[in-house]
Amino acid sequence: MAKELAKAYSPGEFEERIYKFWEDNGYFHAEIDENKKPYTIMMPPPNITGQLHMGHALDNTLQDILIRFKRMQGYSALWLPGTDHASIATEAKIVEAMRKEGLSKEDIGREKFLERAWAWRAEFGGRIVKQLRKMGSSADWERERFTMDEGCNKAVKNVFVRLYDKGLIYRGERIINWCPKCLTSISDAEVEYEEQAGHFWHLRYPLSDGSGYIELATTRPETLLGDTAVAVNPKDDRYKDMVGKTLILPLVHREIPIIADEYVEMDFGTGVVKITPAHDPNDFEVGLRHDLPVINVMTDDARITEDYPKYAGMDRYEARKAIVRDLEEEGALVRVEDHSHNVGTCYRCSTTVEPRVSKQWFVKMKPLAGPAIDAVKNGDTDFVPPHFEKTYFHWLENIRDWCISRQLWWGHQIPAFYCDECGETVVTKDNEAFCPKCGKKMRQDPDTLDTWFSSALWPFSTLGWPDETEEMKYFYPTSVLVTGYDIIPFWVMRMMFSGLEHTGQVPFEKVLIHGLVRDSQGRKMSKSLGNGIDPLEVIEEFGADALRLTLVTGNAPGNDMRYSKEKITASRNFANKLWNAARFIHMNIDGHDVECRLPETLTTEDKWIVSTLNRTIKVVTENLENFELGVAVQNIYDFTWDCLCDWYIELAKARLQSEGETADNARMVLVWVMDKTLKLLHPFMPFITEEIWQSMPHEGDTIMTQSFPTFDENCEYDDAARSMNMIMEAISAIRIRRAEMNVPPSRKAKVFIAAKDQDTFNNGSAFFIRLASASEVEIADSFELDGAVTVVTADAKIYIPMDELIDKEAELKRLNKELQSAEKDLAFNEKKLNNQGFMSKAPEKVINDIREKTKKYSEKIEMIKAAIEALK
RNA sequence: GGGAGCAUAGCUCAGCUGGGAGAGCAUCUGCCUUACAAGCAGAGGGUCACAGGUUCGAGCCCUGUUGUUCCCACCA
Repeated sequence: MAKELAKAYSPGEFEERIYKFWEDNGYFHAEIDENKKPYTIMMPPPNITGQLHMGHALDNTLQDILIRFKRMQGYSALWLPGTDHASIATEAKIVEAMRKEGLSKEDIGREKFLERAWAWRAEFGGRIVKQLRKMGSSADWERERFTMDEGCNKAVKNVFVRLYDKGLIYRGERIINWCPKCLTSISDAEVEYEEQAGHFWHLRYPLSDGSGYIELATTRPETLLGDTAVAVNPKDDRYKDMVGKTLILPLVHREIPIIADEYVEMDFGTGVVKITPAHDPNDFEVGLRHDLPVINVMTDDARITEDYPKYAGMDRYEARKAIVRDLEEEGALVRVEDHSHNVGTCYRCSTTVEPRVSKQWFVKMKPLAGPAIDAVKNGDTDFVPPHFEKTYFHWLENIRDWCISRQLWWGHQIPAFYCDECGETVVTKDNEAFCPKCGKKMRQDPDTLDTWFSSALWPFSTLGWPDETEEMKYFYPTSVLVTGYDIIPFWVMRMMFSGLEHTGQVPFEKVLIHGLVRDSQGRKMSKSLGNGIDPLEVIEEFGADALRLTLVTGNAPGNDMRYSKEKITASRNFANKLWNAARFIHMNIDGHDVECRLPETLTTEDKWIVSTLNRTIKVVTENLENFELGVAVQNIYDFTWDCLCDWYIELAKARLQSEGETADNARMVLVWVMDKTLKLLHPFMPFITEEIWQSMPHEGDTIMTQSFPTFDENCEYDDAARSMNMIMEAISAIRIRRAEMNVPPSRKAKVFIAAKDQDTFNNGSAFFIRLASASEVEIADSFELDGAVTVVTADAKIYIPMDELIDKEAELKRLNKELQSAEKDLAFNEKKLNNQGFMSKAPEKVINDIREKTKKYSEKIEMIKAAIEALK
């Protein structure tokens, strides 16, 4: 560790070294310790395909702040990291790589494919966790997990079998969202809707009996091939007589019935809907109600099937053109109208989703949703901020069964086995199964599970569940989950019902929701816009601490934030400020033997900074406990910059130039205050605080495991604080007057202070010399001075003899203005005291404050009046 | 169509249970005061979207309006 600080703050020189020091010494590791309370955060596992982006940076910064804070408070703080196998994303990468070699999945087979996938994971899967380390993340890497490791696989199988045995998992033929590019089913939550410009094609279907036509409109004419009915509303008089009749489907010339169903809106379009059960979720439902045939007209890559030779092999959009053309030729096309509508797209590849009927595995959601709703309603788990509970409830209350099977190879293979002989199904944790009926070896379902199926178990699968491990007993339920609001339906909800169902407990007590990091113009950072900021580049230029500070400053739970160059610069400047304060202290303590403790006797300014720091400790701690991390860091920022650097260090300079105990005491206070400040700030800016702390007098090996500062009754000095405020107010007032008159600091002038509390000002006279450009200071009850500049504060009347600078008229004008303003202030407060309602209903403390102010303003007015008199 | 968030200084945003509006950046003025010009000392700048209401007192609570963002549902 460095004993000396480099001249300029350059984080690149120490961040890596410090991280290595922490990790090598095992400071991130959390052990089961019955003498400590546990505090647990499960890191949302980033995808192994991922690269660190601002979202991760924010998410991890918030978690690391909480974990470091709690660790310093003496908890056994476990932050368990890991990665997610990300089935669709990873499989797509492997497939893409193989495509370049001219290979397909089928060419090499499942086994070889999985070998490649694991090899890919070994090579690139660790990239993101290396990047997370650059952020300073104090995660327990010894416990790092992977959603497809052995333990997670065991948990997944266990859960699948349990739910199957309880009848909560079933296999069935349903309409699901199908991505024709990824060639797999996806869940409802994985569909993203986007507005697209399209058309309404108005079509005419002839009645079989030749008695006329029925007109309807569609946005997807190509699905006509799969129409098995046309529906009208049962209350619709226009079509009442037609229900039960049949139509001839154009092009296909199949006979289909006209049915009546409530689903059809009479007011919309012609009030007639073509029903294609195989390619529309609503139509599918109608089909079920009316027992309509389901005719699938598309292959899995969304081309027309061989059943329609004329269109076979065309993709959806080619087929649409061809069919529209043919309809026109057949005279079935009435007109075309522009129409924009929302189209479901695959969240991963943005391909338009094709609703499709297929046999898939589902989780029955209703029985699982109930307890998950209750647990939040009764406060077992709280959201921060609370309004996100509404989003959560909304999803759970309207939930549909969860399609969990994916037609992918990379993932947890579904532990279901089929007998090709007799069709028997067995669901088991075993790796193979034999048919209980005919004894034949059974074939395992080739599909894998939705990635979120394993993520849903993350809070407990990582602790060894389903085994009753010591870790489960100690660290579970976890303390807080930190994640973005966009992930509530995917993950938060699923962890909740999974935790409750399988462990009987909520998986976390709090859910801290944060927003998105947007660009400086408020746009979402995205690859297509190219407006993404690479956190690694930011760290390179400004340091991880500056990035962390930027991400947490002004960050309110649940709110989006913007990233900008200005903000990161401001953060870096703060780091530099702190760095230089430390250098200043070094300048004064190096060569002296200074202990990190408060001296026996404290001066007024010492007491002031100690009690100000003490109150800062209190509010910072409160804000951290309330997840107001942005406010907490602001408290520290203000204290460090305004109180410590701008005032206390300046105040201390006078004493530091003296010798003996006076200077020694000042050194001790500086060291002590810096020590506390660094500890307060450490959760937010771990690197710089460690680097400085190591260079200062200290006890212990690392700041990481020092006790977080606590509020101390004995550090409250109200009288000293009042005195210092009097002095600081007077100094500021003098500075303002001098600035108004454009007097440079180099021009010193004598200062006469007339005050009641002469002790305070006598005590602080040195400060006026250093901070208020005073050549000397004189203090008395009152002064008779002609032609001096007058400065009036609530506690003092100050004269500065710089008469040559005074424009008598201007000075009178200024004093009168000041008088007016003081009188206005007095009137405002007196009005309150004269208000009966206020006096009888306001709290005593507020009334006393107003009384105090009234008194001060009265005194001030007297002093200004006297000054005006003197000038005349 | 349903729901939620936001609306505060030129810009980006804080403002916790209601007690005379704050920060950073930007602008302007004066300073190289031996920690820091990535700095110091100051200044200007706000009917807290609008209209009502509750209250002794409202940026904060209630109702409505407007604007804006997001989520969900979706009429073929």
